[in-house]
Amino acid sequence: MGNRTERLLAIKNLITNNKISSQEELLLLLEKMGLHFTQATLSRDLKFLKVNKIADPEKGYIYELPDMHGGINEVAEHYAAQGFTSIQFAHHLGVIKTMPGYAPGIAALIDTANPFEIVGTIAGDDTILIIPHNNVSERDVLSALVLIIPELKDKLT
Amino acid sequence: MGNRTERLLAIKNLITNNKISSQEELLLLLEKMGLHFTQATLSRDLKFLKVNKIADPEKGYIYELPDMHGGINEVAEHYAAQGFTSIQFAHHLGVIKTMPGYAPGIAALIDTANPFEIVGTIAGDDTILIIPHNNVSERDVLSALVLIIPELKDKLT
DNA sequence: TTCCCATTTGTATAATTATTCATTAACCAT
DNA sequence: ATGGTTAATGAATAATTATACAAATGGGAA
Repeated sequence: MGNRTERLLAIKNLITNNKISSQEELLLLLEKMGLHFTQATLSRDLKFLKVNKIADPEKGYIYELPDMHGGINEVAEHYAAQGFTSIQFAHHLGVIKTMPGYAPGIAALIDTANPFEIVGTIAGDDTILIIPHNNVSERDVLSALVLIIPELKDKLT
Repeated sequence: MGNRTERLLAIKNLITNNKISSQEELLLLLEKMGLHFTQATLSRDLKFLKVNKIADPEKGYIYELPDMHGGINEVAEHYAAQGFTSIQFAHHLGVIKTMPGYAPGIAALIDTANPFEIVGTIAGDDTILIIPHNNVSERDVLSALVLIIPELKDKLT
């Protein structure tokens, strides 16, 4: 259902952009966005998205998406952004063009992040085929890519 | 107290080497090792160590230490192991010798891992000063380093 | 059109974890 | 030796999360 996909995306965005310390708090934020469902459903969604609950000095605990930490990954992300040339969609599939030799590395980065929007990727030398999940729009895929490689934001406008 | 440090190290090692899905399960494993304390204390320890609880297809949920994922970090860890030459202790401080130019990168890797055994590091070009936490032995520091850079295990024997 | 199956979701509650409050112990200064 | 402070821990329970069970919905096949 489109509803579920919409909900999952909203959850990812809220967790990315806010420090949230409980499912109750997250439910309230989602309701403000017009999304209504129960704590049980949210618990299943967080499990599906493999969200972490981690200690935070400011709020006690906060939720985090997998691989949100900077550090070493920032190097890989920069490399990916450098090699990325363009993305287009055909028949709902995404086709990323890269500079020669960059495709495998960028595909590996996407695979490591394991976003629910993307079922899988196939990489050549300078091309990556992106296979979106059911009910996931082109815009959703682009959002997911920006979460993985923030520097792409400028290139996808 | 020595007890607390011992307990924290045991917790880290158990989580690193086992798939553990609840604090009750972890408590039982610790009791088998001769360490006895309550769930309340364990909860505080997991918070202190910033342990994640993450979804796992096999066990429902498992605990994970920060930065346990492979992927990109394995490259950095290999780089670090390659450049590491030796470690010695003086006045409880650890002094790591590296190949020229490697020290800053290795120190950054240690800092990113943020192990509770180590208060901080100071890196030159081919030397890293390791400042251990109170009540942390030289052996504890070596254990922490092996958790961060597993390939060091052979070099520290 | 009907039936079957799979998936999703809610309700209720079981399971699990986090924290308040109190106690104890260690350390340091006097 | 004593008193004060800080930290650690346990008991109890509050808070939070996960799931069993049932119901509803949608899709596909006959």
